[in-house]
Amino acid sequence: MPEKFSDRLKSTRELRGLSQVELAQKAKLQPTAISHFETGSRSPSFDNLRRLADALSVSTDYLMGRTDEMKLAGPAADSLFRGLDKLSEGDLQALQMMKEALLSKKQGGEK
Amino acid sequence: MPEKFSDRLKSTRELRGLSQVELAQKAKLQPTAISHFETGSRSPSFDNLRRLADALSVSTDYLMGRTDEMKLAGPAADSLFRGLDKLSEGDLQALQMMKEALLSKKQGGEK
DNA sequence: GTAAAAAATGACGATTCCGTAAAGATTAGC
DNA sequence: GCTAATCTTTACGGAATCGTCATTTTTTAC
Repeated sequence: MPEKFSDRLKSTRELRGLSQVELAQKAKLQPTAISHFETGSRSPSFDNLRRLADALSVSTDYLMGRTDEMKLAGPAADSLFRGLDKLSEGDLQALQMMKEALLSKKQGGEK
Repeated sequence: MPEKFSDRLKSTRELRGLSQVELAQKAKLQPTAISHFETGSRSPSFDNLRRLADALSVSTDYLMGRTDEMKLAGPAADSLFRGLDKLSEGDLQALQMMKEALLSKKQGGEK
């Protein structure tokens, strides 16, 4: 279980299936910067920390190692959940089943 | 309801009943720095952001103004949450699309 | 109003991050 | 092997934060 920022950034990026270049594009940063962060040779500025958290849809607290809970956070999570309260019980269950199907597909390989 | 970092820092500090000097002592940084942060003339570095959050016992996400988006009520929504953070970008988009399909089916219109 | 506390402002050298670029090292697939 | 993609490392000038300090403004209490 990673706890340093550099480790959290790398593991989260890989969890999302992104290369450093792809994450850089998504966060509007330089690929070089991503590498510096993941090797620990630099710490992100205020703005860039937010960009990373937004691009990866995680909390800044998780990225910084202040918490072990990796809850989905940020704009992407917000858009995913917006309007959910307007769905019926059955529709929520349908979404739930699809989520679990995607999860099992993801975890089928190892663990 | 404050949303900029400078406002969140000031309101949280006052909520704790601390002066800038007292917060500076608690966070082990300069009173000048606190003032700069609260007036917006500086943004905190990675280390100092963590010190502020620790000293005030709040999340960095709250201090940065990125925590308001994520609230969703209800037990069904809660179980839907679980494990979502382990999904890839593409899977999240798939879920997103399905949710929107269900929503539009339900209410026909949008918004 | 006066005095004290609190906060804001400005400047300084030092340190660090920034984006950009080039080159080297590692990994993965063929 | 070989190639290509991926990641790492280094260097550079520019910009921002750093801690420290002095000064000024604002607020608070008497």
